[in-house]
Amino acid sequence: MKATIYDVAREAGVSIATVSHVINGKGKISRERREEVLHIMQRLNYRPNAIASALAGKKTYTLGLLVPDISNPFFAEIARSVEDRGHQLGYSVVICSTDNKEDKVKRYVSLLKQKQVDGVIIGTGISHEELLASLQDHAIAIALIARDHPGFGANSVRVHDLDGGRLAADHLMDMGHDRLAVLAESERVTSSSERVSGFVEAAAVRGLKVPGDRIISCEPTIEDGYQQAKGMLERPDRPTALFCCNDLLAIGALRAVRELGLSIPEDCSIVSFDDTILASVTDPPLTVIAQPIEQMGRLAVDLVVRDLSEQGDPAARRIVLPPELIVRRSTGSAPGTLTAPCSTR
Amino acid sequence: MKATIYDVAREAGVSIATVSHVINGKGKISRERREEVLHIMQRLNYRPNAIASALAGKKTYTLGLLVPDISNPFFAEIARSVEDRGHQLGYSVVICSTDNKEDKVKRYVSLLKQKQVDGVIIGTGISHEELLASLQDHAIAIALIARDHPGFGANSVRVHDLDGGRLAADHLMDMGHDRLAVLAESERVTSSSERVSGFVEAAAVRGLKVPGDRIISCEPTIEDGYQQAKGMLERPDRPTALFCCNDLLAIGALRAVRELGLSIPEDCSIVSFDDTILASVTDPPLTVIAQPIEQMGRLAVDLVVRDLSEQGDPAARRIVLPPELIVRRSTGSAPGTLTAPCSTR
DNA sequence: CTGAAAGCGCTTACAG
DNA sequence: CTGAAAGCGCTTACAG
Repeated sequence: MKATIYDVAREAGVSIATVSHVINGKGKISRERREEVLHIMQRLNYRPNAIASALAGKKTYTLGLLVPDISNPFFAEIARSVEDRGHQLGYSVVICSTDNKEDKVKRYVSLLKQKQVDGVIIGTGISHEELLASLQDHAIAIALIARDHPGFGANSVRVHDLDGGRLAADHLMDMGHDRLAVLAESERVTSSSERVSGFVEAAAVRGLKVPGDRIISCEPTIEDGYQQAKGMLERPDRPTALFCCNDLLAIGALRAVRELGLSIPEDCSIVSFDDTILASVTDPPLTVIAQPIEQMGRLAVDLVVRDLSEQGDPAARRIVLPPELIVRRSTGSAPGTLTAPCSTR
Repeated sequence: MKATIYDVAREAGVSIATVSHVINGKGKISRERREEVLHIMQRLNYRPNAIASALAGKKTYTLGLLVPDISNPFFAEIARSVEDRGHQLGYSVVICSTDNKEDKVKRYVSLLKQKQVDGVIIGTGISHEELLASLQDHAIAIALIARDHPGFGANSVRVHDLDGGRLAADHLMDMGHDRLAVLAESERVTSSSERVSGFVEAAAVRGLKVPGDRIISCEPTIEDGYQQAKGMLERPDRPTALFCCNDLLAIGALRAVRELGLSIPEDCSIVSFDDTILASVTDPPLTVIAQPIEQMGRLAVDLVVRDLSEQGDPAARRIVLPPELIVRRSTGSAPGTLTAPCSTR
């Protein structure tokens, strides 16, 4: 049978309060007593029951991670960094794939409350602020990751999407492209619409216009990226460069370009966004605006844990990280341009 | 403040035992009382505290998922199916990425015990049976996934690796290949060595020998797949077909073939194993021996939950699922062969 | 420095 | 059909 605090107390000839104190390093315990107790704990292979200690007033040391889909490489990579940082700090993480469905989000949130998680990291769309607020009411710390909810006082960590869009446009224009098109996600996804804005704005700065009908909303899947890219490329006056708001769309686009018998980047350049493992595995590997995924996961955990340690609710922090352009082989000079090919890294 | 069972009992004018009974559908409660209580619970927005009920003797409804790395697409996909099935059945899942490191495995196992998870699904290498046994001692149900530990009485779900290797070899030989080579994982990974055995055996059946020096052990990374494939292809009398024991290795091999200026499948065919999203995203997409990932995750959860519901420990079940050959475009007739190209699906 | 006691929010025999 | 009471394994004032 598993040893309890009573067993340890009895063997050591002390009260359970004393054992508890040595476990938690609280109160003053004489050195000999402490060593004695520690020794017994070891002998009995005693591990405090986390359930009991949570009920008695300590934390559960569990975090929820809400994402659309853990099997999507972007979120899988986020999960890994959240898990690692959490584990370092003593927290376990429970995965919750919501498919961005309102009802799944609700079910998971309700479950996380019942399980009394200490905090939740949210990478999925949450349309109703009430949900977020209900978490906070339960004294559950939250941090949004790769999302933001402007106007709502919550921690968040994201990349500077606007700058990301700008980087993409500048890179393409530097290589002589002037017929640009964009594969975006739904306009409701703010990160995506920011990327598009940055892209359009940077183009405008150089006197280039990206017509509204060259900015397409897609489902964030390879299949829809393929379909929409195909439609786009079959138009007369087809674009020479495509900016795709995530790796899945870019892969779809890659396929479409190929299927039309065009080559990349000679006939059409593609810039992607995210830089998951997928981006480096395609042929050609994708030039991409990279999100600092590892860092984002780590910081999101840190924000949550900070809220847990400080008393009162500290003001929410919003962290915005710079995106990085990584040039691989899916972009090159515009057809008919003399620009030297960009060096790869 | 969050409502407790006491609040509900007071409002309803009954004892907490009665409230507990209606929550759990136990005992006989008159219909009116039940409805009254249910109504109050709703009005107070009452949700039972899962921590308390776990401590009082119920389950924690939490499962641990031990994998080498959640950001590896194979395990991310496994995680998704485990999560979905778990959620359906009322369980949450905690992720544990071990990097196959003995000490990380130990830490996580110890943590899962402290948190009193009901079961754990193990997709990571466990060298010491004691660890497994210690889990079972704590009345924690276990199921191995995509692994097996022959001789140890544990549930397991895996694909028929031997048959998978055979399928790969037959497919290649059907297309006229006779200079075969293999990129394997470490020999300690039984799933990989089974795949190799099946491959070698099927070749032998048709009088073909796969020399030992054409079976290379690799780290399961793209990089090492690349390195080893390159070495292999630079040998005189280079193979016309490569069997890679997972998608990562196959991607590395793809890269190596390309870099040597050879084309796929004209100069060299590649058969991969697993069929994660990566396999369909490369160019050309990979012909692969697919594991039924979704099914494996689901069944692993079912095995664990079955152990939890039955009393006594039911005999361990070992489920072996058939692999499936999915022909894509990384395989074709051997150079100089007249065999018609295989139809794709 | 140490311990007795109350309490966390439930479940489950048991008695009536 | 319903309730009083004990107990799950801890933590934390509080008293000494």
